[in-house]
Amino acid sequence: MAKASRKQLEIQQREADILQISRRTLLEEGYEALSMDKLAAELGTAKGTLYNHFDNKEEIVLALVCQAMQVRQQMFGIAAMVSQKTRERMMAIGLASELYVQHHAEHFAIEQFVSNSTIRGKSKPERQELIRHFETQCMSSVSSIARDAIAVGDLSLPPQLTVEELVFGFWSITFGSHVLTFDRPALNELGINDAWRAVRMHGCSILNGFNWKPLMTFEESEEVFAGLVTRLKVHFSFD
Amino acid sequence: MAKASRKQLEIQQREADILQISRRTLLEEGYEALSMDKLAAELGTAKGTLYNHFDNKEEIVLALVCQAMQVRQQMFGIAAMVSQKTRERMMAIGLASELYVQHHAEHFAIEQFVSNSTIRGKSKPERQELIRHFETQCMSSVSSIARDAIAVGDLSLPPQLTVEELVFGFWSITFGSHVLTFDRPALNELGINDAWRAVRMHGCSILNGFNWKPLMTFEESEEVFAGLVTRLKVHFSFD
DNA sequence: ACAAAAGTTGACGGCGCGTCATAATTTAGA
DNA sequence: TCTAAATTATGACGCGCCGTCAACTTTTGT
Repeated sequence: MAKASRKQLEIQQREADILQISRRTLLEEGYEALSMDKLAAELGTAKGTLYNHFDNKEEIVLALVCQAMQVRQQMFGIAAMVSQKTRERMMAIGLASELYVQHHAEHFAIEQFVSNSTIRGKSKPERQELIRHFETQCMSSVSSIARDAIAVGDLSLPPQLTVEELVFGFWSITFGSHVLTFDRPALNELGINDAWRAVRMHGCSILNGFNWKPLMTFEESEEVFAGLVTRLKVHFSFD
Repeated sequence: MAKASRKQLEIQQREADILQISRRTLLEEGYEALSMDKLAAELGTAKGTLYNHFDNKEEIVLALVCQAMQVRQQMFGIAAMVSQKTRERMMAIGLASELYVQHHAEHFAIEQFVSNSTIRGKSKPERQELIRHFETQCMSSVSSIARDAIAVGDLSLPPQLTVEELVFGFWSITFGSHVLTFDRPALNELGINDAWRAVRMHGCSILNGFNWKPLMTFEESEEVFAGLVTRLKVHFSFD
């Protein structure tokens, strides 16, 4: 029995090692540098053993993507509960995404591989499903807040607009700005000194534009953000 | 002389053929299917000849990216001139981007390879420069409008926000939503029926939020968009 | 103790990129 | 027009990588 679990643990540990080494390689040397031969060598096993754990190279990358998405999803879940007021909860989600990119840059960087159709196309349906699950989960964290807001009377949708379409706008600006910020290091040499703050202000405009109460000026909004940030950091054990 | 130019033209024509075949392959069969051997075979030349035109495979892809970005840049330039009113010009840029994705999907799809660091990393500095040029050009098409708006009195920036940071927000939401719309075909099965309209509404909120005059309701905004769309389509020779 | 099951190994086939010596073609000058 | 130099074209080759598989080793269950 002790021996049985020893082998099990060895295999489990190796899987973790594979992911860890792969993550390090991806982050430090890029996708091209991730080779199954080198990975096996670094792991100290034969290449064939890798294929007992993962069907192909892309599956390893997507396993890492899933880990990353899970971290994001958990942060979203916490952020959605950080306040009673619907507008603050909405802002907290944006903040959570910001903190995710800043404090879990390694996960965010790897998360981007999900857009690579070459990689996504080689994965098992089961993994695809898991990825969709995390995405849906994040999406519904946000749309629940919007639905609560409607129920409470903080928000009423314009005609012909669904909750999901409302959320889509926030998703777009958050996703877009974070990808741009991450990919383009020379952004501040272009007049963009504080992209994070700029996006928060745009978000404030959108919330006001849809008449999400209580309406706020940019200044008031920044104060609320400041309060949320300290509360969230406690929950996320940052700093 | 006639013969000299005949050879020149042959080479020039071949370069166009390489790009054309590569584009078709990328769009129809994906990045994996683009192989130098197959490309040479399809072109009817030896593989070595390809390398007289492009240093490596990635350079071919990035040449296509540049073609795509040029089309976008030209559309932005035209859109920026479609009206006298600064707010309408701003809306026209968003619309141009929308029309670009819809009517030049083949270019938009290929444009996304610019985010692939594997590909971007293998290109010549000169090509990187060209890409940055197109990007800057698009950016400045937009920031010029914002500067005009400030000069005319249609807009006054909040303290601590640069023109570029203002533009960054629009860039983010447009880029983000278009990438999401393009990559996730199942978006409408998720409650998002008209992502385009949703994003236009968000844009309207942002413009209002920054007090960009004349302020508009969503309904008024949609009417203006309708007018702009017909004018732009004429300029772009669509429909 | 021993047989079946589970896990490991690394050589191998196949493919793709980019090179380079060689061959073919074009250009330019007499 | 003829020839030598320059330009362009060719495809076999080296290298590296992925994923497989038959042979081998370890673990499990009886």
